[in-house]
Amino acid sequence: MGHAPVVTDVAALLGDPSRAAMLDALMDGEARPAGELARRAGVAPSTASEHLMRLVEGRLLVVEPRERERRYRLASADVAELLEALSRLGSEAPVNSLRAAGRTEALRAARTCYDHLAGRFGVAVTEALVARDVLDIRDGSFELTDDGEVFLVDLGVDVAGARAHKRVFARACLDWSERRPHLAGALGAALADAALDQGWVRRRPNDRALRVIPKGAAELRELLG
Amino acid sequence: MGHAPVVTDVAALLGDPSRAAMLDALMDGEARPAGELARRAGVAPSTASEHLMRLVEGRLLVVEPRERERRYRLASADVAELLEALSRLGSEAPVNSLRAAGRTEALRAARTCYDHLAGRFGVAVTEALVARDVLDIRDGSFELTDDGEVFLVDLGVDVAGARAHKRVFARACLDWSERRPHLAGALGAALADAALDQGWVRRRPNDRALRVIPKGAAELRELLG
DNA sequence: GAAACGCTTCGGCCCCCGCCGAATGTTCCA
DNA sequence: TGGAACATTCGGCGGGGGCCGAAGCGTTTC
Repeated sequence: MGHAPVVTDVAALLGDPSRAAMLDALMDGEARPAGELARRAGVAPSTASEHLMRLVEGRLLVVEPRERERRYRLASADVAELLEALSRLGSEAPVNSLRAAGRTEALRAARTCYDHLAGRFGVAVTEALVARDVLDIRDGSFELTDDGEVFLVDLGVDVAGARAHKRVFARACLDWSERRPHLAGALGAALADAALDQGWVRRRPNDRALRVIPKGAAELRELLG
Repeated sequence: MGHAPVVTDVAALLGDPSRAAMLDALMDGEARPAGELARRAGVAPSTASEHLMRLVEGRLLVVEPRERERRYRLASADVAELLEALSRLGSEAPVNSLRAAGRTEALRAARTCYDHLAGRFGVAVTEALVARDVLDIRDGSFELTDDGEVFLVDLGVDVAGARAHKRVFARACLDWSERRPHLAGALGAALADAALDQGWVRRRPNDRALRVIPKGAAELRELLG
């Protein structure tokens, strides 16, 4: 009757700080070698190797053997969503250190959630698109209108490419810091690509946080009315 | 760095079987006394009490003091949703019983994984096919090239028959012992059939393990270059 | 009151598992 | 053909935490 055993397997994997740090480092959807993940988690390479093995066996990560190294990445967008869901539930936790607070604030402002935009920026863009009738919100999901498709293509979003993907086209992802939905799915990823291409935002190195470029943001605000 | 610490706190709570069983018993939204939850989880009342305290501190449960007892219930629907999300991700994993597979050398060497080749042999064949450009690896999935189709047909693989199936044609299956992908799906099954037909490997009775026939392996190695 | 019930706290046991360093493979580069 | 870079396996250590039984405290019932 219960699905408890299935839950524990996955949750136990996520319950270790080192493993969670590795997963967090992979939340941008990139593939990273084991050594870098060990460094980020602050453990010895041998320790990281064991953790990565378990994460792969638990189907949370996939491994891509390279020439001399092995690169790990999140197994799917589902994993990223799960981590977001966990963050949402745990985000009431207090922040003690000032440095950590700064990082948190940067993440709250703008970040990538796996491969799409999140944080205040991501939610704002999504809501602007809804207000402009580019997106229809339909019981927890998004739908792209005909006019909206034209609009997004003008914005430089590869809508056709997004449609070609097998994954869900446009879905809602509940933002853990804003507690409001932002655009996810293939279209969300395409929008994020456009945002980076057009220079509205830039990636910060070694971080999921995004830097919002003032000029780009102003231009975007203009376009979105 | 991201929100990893927040994730671990919640996930660690869910990662324990006893706690998960208690949460599972509360998934209907009802409030239940500690004693009943202890019984359901199969632990002593004292043990359950500690778990329940931690779950309340972690804001996953709320407690309602009654006259003589204390009733616990899920703190919110978010908790239930999170448990559902975890189950969904956990149940995606193929039944592929890691534990029951044992650690016998025979299984590591060569075996069937459902209906396709796995173990060192399965991975080696797959990687040889990739190296020979028979298969293209495309973000965790395989694609059969035009030249590759000719090659496999020459090898005795019923590619047309595999295409006729409704199931996924060529997919990657992560090898539990090698931790590298091997070919699965309809094409993987057809390849395994060919391997048995041509005598490269033979089934062991009452076992998933395969015996690699030296002559067959040599012949195969010749063909694969 | 005293006994029964429900839950929690405390002390102690033990196993799991996260951690490291050293050794081993594998691949690439002089 | 060595050596360097990268990753993994192995052996062993140590701490955290899950577990129980006994004891403590509040409430209900006789």
